[in-house]
Amino acid sequence: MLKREMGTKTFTGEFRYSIDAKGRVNIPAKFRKALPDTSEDTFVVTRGLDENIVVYSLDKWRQKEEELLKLSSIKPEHRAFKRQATRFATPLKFDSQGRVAIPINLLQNAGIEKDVVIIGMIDEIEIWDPSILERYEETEFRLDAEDIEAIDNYTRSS
Amino acid sequence: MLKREMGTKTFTGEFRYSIDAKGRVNIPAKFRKALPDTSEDTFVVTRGLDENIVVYSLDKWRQKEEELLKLSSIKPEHRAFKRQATRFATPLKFDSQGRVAIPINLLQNAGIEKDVVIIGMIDEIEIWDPSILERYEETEFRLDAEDIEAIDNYTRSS
DNA sequence: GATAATTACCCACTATTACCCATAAACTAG
DNA sequence: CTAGTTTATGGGTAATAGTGGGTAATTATC
Repeated sequence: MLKREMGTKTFTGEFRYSIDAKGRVNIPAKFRKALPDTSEDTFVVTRGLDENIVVYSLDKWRQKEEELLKLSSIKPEHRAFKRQATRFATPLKFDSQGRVAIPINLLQNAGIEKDVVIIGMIDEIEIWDPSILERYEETEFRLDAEDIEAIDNYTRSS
Repeated sequence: MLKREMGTKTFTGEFRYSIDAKGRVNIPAKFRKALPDTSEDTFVVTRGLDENIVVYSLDKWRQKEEELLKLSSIKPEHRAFKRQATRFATPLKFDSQGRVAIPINLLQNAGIEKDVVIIGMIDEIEIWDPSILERYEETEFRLDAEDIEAIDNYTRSS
């Protein structure tokens, strides 16, 4: 049987799950399959800039580490940046059923209690509390025509 | 049986412990496992540049020693720097339960009494007093959008 | 050199986590 | 439609992590 499951190695789509009594959350099978072998069944979860949790593949995280290691250990603002970036990062290997146990402090920070929405963001994944996501959609996420034009220019220029 | 437990050999995440009656602090199991064999169950603790304690793997410390040896023994400021970096460095082997006894002067300098926050910083570890860390977060560490962008560019360019 | 203080080395208990097996629902292939 | 497979979810059990404390060995003090 040939793996016809080629195609997308990126994370796309939206999924809804709930956290079980032991604090485990399922990672969509689609996303697990999109993980490169070098990521060793491991995702790295951390705080997002919004009220959510961000998930990277282990590969992607290693890349980020490389960058952070270039920072000066003398400059206070560099240390602060590095600290902020690594402090909440936790590598998680998913179990044989495809679940991970997300640290409580991350769940709390994202306001997650039971249900979650998992969103594919191409090279990373976001985990949201459903009602908080809804609130963001109604306010923070609103983009006007100007915003969109600015973004369009940005992607074309670089 | 080969340890296939590869994954991340770096220090990440945040942990909270307290110092027991005998002055011992736990080192997160995750960090102990991340130690290379050549570090012989030993961490080197020393003063941080912030009001905290910094912990290196024995390997990493040896590297730092190499660098310090390159300094001139004639130039006063080189001697001062070398002295400052070495004076408080103490190698500590953790016991069978994974704890180390940190020298009192380091604890005092970091304002640590009972509770500690241990933060993984990729290639080193920081130990903080919880309330001091909090204070730093609110003041010294505050990075505005400009700072962040500057640092981000820094890591990408080099 | 005797005694006190400190440190190193064990052993024990509890909560948490890792690892395994089970089941129901959803999906795929023929 | 049906049988086999995969996915999502639940739960049992063994191993590990974190914590406390006892005692012998070492070091310091007088």
